[in-house]
Amino acid sequence: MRQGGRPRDTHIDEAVLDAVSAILEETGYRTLAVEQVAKRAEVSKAAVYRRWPNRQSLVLAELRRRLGRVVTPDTGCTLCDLTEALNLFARTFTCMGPEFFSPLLADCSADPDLRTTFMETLFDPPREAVRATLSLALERGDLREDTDLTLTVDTLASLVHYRLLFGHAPVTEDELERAVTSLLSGLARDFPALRAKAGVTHGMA
Amino acid sequence: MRQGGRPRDTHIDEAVLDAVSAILEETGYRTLAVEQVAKRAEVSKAAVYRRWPNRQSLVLAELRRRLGRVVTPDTGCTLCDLTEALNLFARTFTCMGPEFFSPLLADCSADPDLRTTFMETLFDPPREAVRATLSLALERGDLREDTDLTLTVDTLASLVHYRLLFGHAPVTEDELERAVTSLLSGLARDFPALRAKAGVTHGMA
Amino acid sequence: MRQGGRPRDTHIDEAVLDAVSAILEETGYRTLAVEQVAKRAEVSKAAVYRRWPNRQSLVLAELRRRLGRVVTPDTGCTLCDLTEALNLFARTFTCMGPEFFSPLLADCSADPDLRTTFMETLFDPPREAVRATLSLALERGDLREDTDLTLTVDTLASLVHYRLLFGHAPVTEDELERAVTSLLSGLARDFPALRAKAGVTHGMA
Amino acid sequence: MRQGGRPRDTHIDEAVLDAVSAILEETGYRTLAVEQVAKRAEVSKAAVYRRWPNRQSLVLAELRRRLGRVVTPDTGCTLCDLTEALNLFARTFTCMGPEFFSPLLADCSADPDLRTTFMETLFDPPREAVRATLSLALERGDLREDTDLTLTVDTLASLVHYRLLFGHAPVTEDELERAVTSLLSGLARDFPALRAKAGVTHGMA
DNA sequence: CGATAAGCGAGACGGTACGTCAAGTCTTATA
DNA sequence: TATAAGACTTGACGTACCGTCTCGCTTATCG
Repeated sequence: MRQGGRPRDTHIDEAVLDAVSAILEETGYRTLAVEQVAKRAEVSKAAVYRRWPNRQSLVLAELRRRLGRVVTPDTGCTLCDLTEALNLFARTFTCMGPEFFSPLLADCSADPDLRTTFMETLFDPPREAVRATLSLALERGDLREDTDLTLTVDTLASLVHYRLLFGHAPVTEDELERAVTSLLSGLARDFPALRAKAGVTHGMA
Repeated sequence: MRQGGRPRDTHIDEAVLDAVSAILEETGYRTLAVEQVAKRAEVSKAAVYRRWPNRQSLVLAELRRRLGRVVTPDTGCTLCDLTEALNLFARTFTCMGPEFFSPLLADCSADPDLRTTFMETLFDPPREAVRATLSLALERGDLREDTDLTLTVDTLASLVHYRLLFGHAPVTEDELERAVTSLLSGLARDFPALRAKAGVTHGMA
Repeated sequence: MRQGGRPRDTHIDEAVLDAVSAILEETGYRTLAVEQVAKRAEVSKAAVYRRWPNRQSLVLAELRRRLGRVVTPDTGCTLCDLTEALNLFARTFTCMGPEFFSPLLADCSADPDLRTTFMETLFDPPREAVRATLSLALERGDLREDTDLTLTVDTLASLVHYRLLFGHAPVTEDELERAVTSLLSGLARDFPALRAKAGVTHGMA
Repeated sequence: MRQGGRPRDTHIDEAVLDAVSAILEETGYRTLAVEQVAKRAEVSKAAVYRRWPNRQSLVLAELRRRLGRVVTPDTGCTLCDLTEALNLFARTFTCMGPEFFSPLLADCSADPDLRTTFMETLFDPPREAVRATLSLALERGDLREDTDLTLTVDTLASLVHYRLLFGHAPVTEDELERAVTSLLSGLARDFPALRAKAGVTHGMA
């Protein structure tokens, strides 16, 4: 009862995830079948199901493996750090395979446990790096004190996700730098004037 | 042989989409099976397949139905217009069911035609409204001339999609207003200083 | 709702039972797998399961097919009729495959419905022929009036089953004739004497 | 290396057969899985397989345990002895669980060794008792000299098996007595007449 | 007494079959 | 020709046993 029994063969874990990886690469998420994974890994179906309860968990595990360590850049230069953080963020999802991310989320949404796992292992970690970078900038006094951190993280992260997901525009370093720049500098030619006008029209403070 | 034979029963189109709608609402995208749709609509499977070639098109049709007319606000107040445009954008996807959007895209991605249809019918129209709002503001001279329209549309649109998709934070009117505000005003306490510093550190222009 | 829909392809019923038959012949009951049956019949597994809910029913159906019409001999000669009836009985099970009979019963025993079907389709019909033959003999006045019909049917039928089942002794025409003869004539050299003795010893009436 | 090592725990043998027994009783032969047996006996699967090589042997062992000593009645009264022998025979299989007997045979049939074991341990012993009883009667001069012993053993034994196996009629003491009686006395009202008639019709000797 | 050899519980392993379900196509009879 | 009904092929699903195989531990007997 302790923890007896034959220990699991760790080569199998690896072989299975390798197979998942290969199939994801070759034919994508939709066609990934547990049976094929097992066959490709030269492993029995039971051995797979003993480790992961369903396809979703399987892909989740593989993507988590790809995620690896997420680092927070800290050079003292806010503009550079943010751009770099965003680049890392983008690279994370590029190398993870953005096209697996969304169907996986969709599949996970039905089952709360799965969804939680998804959020905790794939969604949160890369966001944390961006948030940490912003925190550093805030401490350094480079950002306005009323900055809403969550909103800002979302604004930056969502842009990457959005473009990767829909693929309607590229996610280059240059583009990301422009996005950071424009977010920091603001779009308005004369923001106080805009606000005043809005105040007149709408009673905004 | 133009249109001989029995004409299609238009009640069926409606009934089917209603069934799709109900199932999407109740159990989500993943569990939506054509067989169930047909049964629920009290219609034969063949009648469904005669109208739409597969599940994806079926959901696509239902979401397009929900999309309706997209309007561009134009009050002369940039701050108000943008906030309103974003609210409309959010409402569009809220009522369309944000959780169906991304898995549908994922499913459509395999087939280029389907993907194109997806982009043209569901992705572009609501974006156009935001873009038009921004164009008006630009013409009005309220935005900096070097504003990258596509990047800005993406920044705003992505935020909405992102939050709806992952559900980690709310998409209220208030939140959107703050997002617009911060985008227009900029986050930097002293942007030129940041840029100078970056220039020294990294050789940025 | 009436009875519309595509009618079942009767070739499939045949092909499946043929496949069952072939497999039973070649490798026996235990190895008969629905999947193999389907493959051999060049038919989908679903088509099989649409017709029969499980392996047992499948074999049941095939054996019933083999059973065919059971006839009652009636020549006026009791000795001959009975021998012939028993030969028919034996041939029925020989050609049906006696080795499938008992494991099938075993498999059916768990499920009451299945068991009933088994009894009604495989067990009762051949017995009826023997019983009918005995009835004729009784009417003819060839048998003692106190003959227990059920007991006699069982005595004859069981012998056949027993030998076929355990295979420890042959079931030839000759053997059956001797069995019928000995049953009709009795084994005792002097039955009344035996009975008297038993009465003395044990108080039997 | 003769007999070094830890000796087998004899409680396990018992516990396993008890579990087999219980499962046979409760859900029958088909559902008897070694895994379940082990679990129920609170014993490891390996411990079971160390003792018996497969399910069949397992059940075989349990039934052999139930068989116990088979005795041959010898009171000098043929009618009584035979009835008693048959009662013993019936009781043997009743307490052994008749419904496990035939499917077990079926399962054993694939493997010749297993089949031999089956016949030698379960089939022959109770038959021997009946045969011995008949032999005594024959020596005593109570049976006709041309009595075919094997055929008679089969006739009696098969009746019991048949009824127990198919369960379509009871196997009471009373029924068995009537069977013995009718077998000894014969069914024919006038056997010579029947034979003569058959001789005329069929040329039977 | 310590080495050796086997027994033991736990459970992983490769297989094989199970019975279910959905996708998308096809076939009939009816309207 | 559209329709409802439902059969059809295909192929994945997740489950359950089979009989074998470690693993780390326990328990006898032998040298």
